[in-house]
Amino acid sequence: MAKDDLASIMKEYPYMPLRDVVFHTLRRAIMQGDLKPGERLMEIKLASRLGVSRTPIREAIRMLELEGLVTMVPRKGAQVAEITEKDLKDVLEVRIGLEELAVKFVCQRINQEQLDELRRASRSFEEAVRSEDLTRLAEADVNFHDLIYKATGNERLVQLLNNIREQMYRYRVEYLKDEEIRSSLIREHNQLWQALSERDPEKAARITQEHIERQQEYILENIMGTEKSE
Amino acid sequence: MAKDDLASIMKEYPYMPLRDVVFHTLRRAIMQGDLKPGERLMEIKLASRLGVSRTPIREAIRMLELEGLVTMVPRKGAQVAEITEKDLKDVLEVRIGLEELAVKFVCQRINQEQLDELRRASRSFEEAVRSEDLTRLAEADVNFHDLIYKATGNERLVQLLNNIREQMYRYRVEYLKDEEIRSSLIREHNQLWQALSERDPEKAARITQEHIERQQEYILENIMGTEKSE
DNA sequence: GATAGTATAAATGTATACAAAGAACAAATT
DNA sequence: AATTTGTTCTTTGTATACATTTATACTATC
Repeated sequence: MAKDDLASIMKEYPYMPLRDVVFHTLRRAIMQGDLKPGERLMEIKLASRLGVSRTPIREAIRMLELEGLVTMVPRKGAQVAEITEKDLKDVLEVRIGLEELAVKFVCQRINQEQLDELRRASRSFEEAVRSEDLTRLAEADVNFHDLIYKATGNERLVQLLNNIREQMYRYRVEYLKDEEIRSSLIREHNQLWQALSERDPEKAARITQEHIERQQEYILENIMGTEKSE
Repeated sequence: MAKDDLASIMKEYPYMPLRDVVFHTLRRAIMQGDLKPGERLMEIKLASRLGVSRTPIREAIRMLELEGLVTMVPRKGAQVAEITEKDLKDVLEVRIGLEELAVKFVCQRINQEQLDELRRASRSFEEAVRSEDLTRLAEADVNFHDLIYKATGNERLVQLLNNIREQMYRYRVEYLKDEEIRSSLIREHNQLWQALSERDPEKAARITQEHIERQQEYILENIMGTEKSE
């Protein structure tokens, strides 16, 4: 990572304050594992690296702090938050609760147009799986879930779910590399669409719960264990 | 509000960075309505008012921004977030979901010691109601719910619930002034304790839901309507 | 050789200085 | 009289300077 990332973001959003550019850049670096848990975020180094002053760096760190992605040690500065197994478990418990709440609302509120759109999103996810393009796959997955979130009609819920999902990014890339996972994802998306179109909240909740629990198991087995040995 | 608030906070936590002191000060001011929705937060004014430089003010604003308490207008700065009826509805929907999730976990995980402590908290709430001391009353209410949150054993859930509850502060003070409300709160706390000690998640969830819905109705009728006329 | 103390370096916390953009107001022209 | 343009003032966005604290390394002494 270098100035390229920052410059490209600034080109896309020319009026975005530097703090937001830095914020997104650092967040992405943490999500992707370029900045590893426990690593210190030293303001001067980051500032010279990104070609800005300390001020926007500091403001970005304040935002990352509130998102829980970095932890502050008094008079020692910021470091990338460690993720313990307990953390992951806690987050996923909350996530299951919120996702179940979401599908409940969706069953009450979704209209035909939104259902159709969701169906199309599910189809392009299938295509993305066949294309073997991991970036496209991740995007299609995000798109599918975004549509569901929007259909809840609750902006606050959408915000919370997006936040949690972003935190899961730290693992998802690895997760989607697994062949078997990908095909089961197709199945689950279809089942979920089915349940939503039948407006059956119990069924949708069950599918959602299984979906997330499967992710949890996979992450615990395949990723959490190996992380510490790096 | 003046330097007094800030100074007293700094006395209690001498090693807290100014940004956090400012953050808590501003947040409280917003919650209590000293800073009204739509009001601009001008850095220089706040800085001179609180006796600090712009830097900690700006960092505090970044945190308030992420909490949704202030909104940023590009090149115009921060202003206190407006709260619409839809916002309130959305937040409370999420809150009901999270609180129900919380009591579910509590029913699974609470131990006898925690139950006893909760009982004591419920008793001091009753005393606080009799004492007619609104500050004490609010504290006792917070304490009661804090104990419940802790018993979930899920730190992330606690964090989210505390955040939402803090946002409700903007209304709670008014809410607790109502005589009838106070006595029904005692009843609800007792019922909730009963349900938790019986480890009956359905019952606990029902009580919780009614509890919050009653708050919602009250707020919508008595506060939201009058706010705009000020 | 080990330990303690001091000095130096580096990082954060805070304040201030500088630049640029936007708003408000006044003056001039149509 | 209205509109437009120019100037000034305010405010944010960014950079840098200063202060304080902590870590580290080196030296001297036991």
